[in-house]
Amino acid sequence: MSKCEQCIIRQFNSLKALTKEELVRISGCKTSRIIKKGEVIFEEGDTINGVFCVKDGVCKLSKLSSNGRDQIVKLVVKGDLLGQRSLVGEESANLSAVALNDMEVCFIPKHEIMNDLQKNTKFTLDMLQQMAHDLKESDNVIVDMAQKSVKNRLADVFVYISEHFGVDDQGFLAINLSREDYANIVGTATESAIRIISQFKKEGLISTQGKQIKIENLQKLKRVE
Amino acid sequence: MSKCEQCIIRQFNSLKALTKEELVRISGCKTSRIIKKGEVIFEEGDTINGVFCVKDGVCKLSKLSSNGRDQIVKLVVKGDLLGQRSLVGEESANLSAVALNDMEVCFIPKHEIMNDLQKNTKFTLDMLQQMAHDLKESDNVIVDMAQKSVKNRLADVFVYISEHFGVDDQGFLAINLSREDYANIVGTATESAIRIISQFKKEGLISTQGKQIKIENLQKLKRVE
DNA sequence: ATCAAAACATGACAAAAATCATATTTTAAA
DNA sequence: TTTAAAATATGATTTTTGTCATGTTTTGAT
Repeated sequence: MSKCEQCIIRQFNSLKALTKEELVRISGCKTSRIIKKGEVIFEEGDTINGVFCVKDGVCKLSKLSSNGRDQIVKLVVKGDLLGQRSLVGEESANLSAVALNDMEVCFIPKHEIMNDLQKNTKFTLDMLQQMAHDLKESDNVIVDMAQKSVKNRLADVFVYISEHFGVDDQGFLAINLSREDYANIVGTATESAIRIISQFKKEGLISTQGKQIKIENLQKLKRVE
Repeated sequence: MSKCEQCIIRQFNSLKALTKEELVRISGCKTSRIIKKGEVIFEEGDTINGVFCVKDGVCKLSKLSSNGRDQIVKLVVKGDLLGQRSLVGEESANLSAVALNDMEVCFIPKHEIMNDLQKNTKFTLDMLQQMAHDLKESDNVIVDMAQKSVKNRLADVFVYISEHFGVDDQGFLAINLSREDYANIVGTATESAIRIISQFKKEGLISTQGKQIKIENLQKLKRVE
């Protein structure tokens, strides 16, 4: 099994603040795992007892609303940590995590990393920084959800995905979400999302091939209201 | 000026994790301030350089959306810290803070408290815990914003306020928000908020006197969809 | 390759919410 | 206390979004 202290992924998250010795120790107790597309990593209410370090792939974090619909709150990508909140406090998971494509993750048990959280201030401060950033992002999402139209939000999602995940060799968005996933990100009915996608196609903002989406006019997409 | 080490307010926030010595030092450099209703504490984009400890009163944290409307993201109350995020990272404020009634706050300069953040792990962990909690709350707000109707969200706000701020001796909600504030919390047009308030009155869920609101049927209010 | 299930697409209609107009009431300043 | 401004209220209308129905395409298992 590969070793944490040699893993370049940790450069992208708070684990970079750990010392070599700490990494060696964690390396010894972590478990690596392949997760297939569509597989559930954990569910709302589960007790997680550790963090996942995402080595490859993407997953969605979502929560079931009282109206029976799933709301996707965040996309977690290669380099991110998953389930940090399980480290602070004893609460169970507030969100469900489901793989959007094949993933490779490492799981680090809580009891191993809690030591570092209590002794390595650099690590704790880095986590604090990360959470502060996430909190800011969340606040911005709240504002967008409350104030922007569904059409605007969906356009934003396409822009966001193209900028954060890039495109494949044919120019299609590098991750493929279902129309239902798109609807669950912007918080609308699946039919509404499909309808807006059709409209965007007619207006030349995007094109599609099957479920794949290609951005044809990024500037116009950014100006959708 | 009153002393932090004797102030009971700190029991409600992360400052409780500081030692007596740290508190004495902070007490020596903090400034106390009275803020009048409607006064701006800081604005989006401001550099804050410290945290406010709210000794009394309530303020709203809001952000101006691209459509020109203000979205209230959070209500900050007695006992809360305000502007924690300024402590981690150098970013300017993401939200504006405006007093909803007369307030009393203490301001602790960043450079004074940063020491503690780097040396007192208990304090840092407590802040981490607080942020983790805020993050969870934010995620829940996102879900509600995306999935619940305006009517449902407004009903939730009345329930939330009655449960977090209580009522005065005549039974009216203890904090008085304008109809516009209510609209800016749930993310709707002011007219829509007013219309729903009228409807709630007709249905006997609430009653009003001027801008004051009294909850008449909490159970029904909780069942609004 | 075949076939059923899932995902995508679109029309018709209903419901929710925004917008614009216009009173009325309340509040705060002169 | 008067009075103008701000906040509240409500009607009429339009726009946005959701729901239900139904057909088509795509996908994945056999």
